[in-house]
Amino acid sequence: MSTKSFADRIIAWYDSHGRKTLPWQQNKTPYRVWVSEIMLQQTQVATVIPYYERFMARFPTVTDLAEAPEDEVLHLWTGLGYYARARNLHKAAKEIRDKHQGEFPQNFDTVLALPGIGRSTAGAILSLSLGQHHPILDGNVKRVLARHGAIAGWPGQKSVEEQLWQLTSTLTPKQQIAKYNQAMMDIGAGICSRSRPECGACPVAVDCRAQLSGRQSEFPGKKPKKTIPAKAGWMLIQMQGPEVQLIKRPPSGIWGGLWCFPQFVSEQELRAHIEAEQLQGEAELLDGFRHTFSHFHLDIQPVLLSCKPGSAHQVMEDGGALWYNVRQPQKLGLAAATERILETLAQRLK
DNA sequence: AAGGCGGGGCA
DNA sequence: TGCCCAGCCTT
Repeated sequence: MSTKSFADRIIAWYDSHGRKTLPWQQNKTPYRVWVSEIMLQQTQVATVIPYYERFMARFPTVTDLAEAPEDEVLHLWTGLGYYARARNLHKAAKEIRDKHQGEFPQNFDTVLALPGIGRSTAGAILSLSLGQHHPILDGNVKRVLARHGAIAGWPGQKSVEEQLWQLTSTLTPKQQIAKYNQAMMDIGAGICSRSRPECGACPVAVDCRAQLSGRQSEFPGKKPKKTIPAKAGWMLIQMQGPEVQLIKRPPSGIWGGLWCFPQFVSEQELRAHIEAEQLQGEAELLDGFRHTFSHFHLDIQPVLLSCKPGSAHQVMEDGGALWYNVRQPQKLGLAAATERILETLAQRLK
């Protein structure tokens, strides 16, 4: 048995192996750590880095973010997914500007009350940037603790999650909280990975109950699987020269606030729309593809309606629709599926 | 093709 | 309070 406590081993590991040069680990402020934590919520470090650099270059302070148009915030989020994160980030920035004099709050419950910030993220922001003593429990920490303690069951289950919160609260040290929390996330991401944990390099392997019994793959318990349905999405690409028509989606729901092609559930509905709007032009089926969400597949069938210059249906610039130049892209939020189609169109223009 | 991920919103 | 929702990347 090791003489060092669990936390001491984690901290010692951090000193020799932890990551210290990530962009959000420089000049640590609550604002900078907040943005990184939101980006990292559903996305891995390597993917986040370029997004984070662009975002911070454009919005160096919380006030810069609060003052920005939502389209530009979503533009910088294009491709990251879970766009509610960006909308909440923007909304919270405005709250901080209006209610907290532009200063990121330092009180746990005040931080927790901001949109997009839950218990774990609030703890991460305040511990990593200010050294406040709060436990965290993100997916990485859940995996490390579930294996170390051989905690049975799926963490999405309330009782299992409660046990894990109990564990993280108990194990989190009073001292060196920032190092400890950062190390736990690093270990979960890099060593205690889902499929091939490197137990030989792990500072807690010596008393890890999963490792000692060779049952690493059994923890954490698996989410009960469900087969997800497939839906059809017929997308109308009204194109005139290098421009296509895009419409803004409603503020909530799938691709909320992003600019997309008008979408229909069937070819009949799409044709009825062309008829009703008296759109002129030649229709052509482009290559279809499947886009998968967490709860369903969307089988996308793009339909290109090429209009002669000057003949296309004009749209009012009332904020709900616009013409988007494929060659000179504007700063708008676009879903990955929309970008994929725009790419195809740009290729065809070459 | 399947699995994973932190928090919001609504019954 | 318990379920449903969301979008991309990795395996």
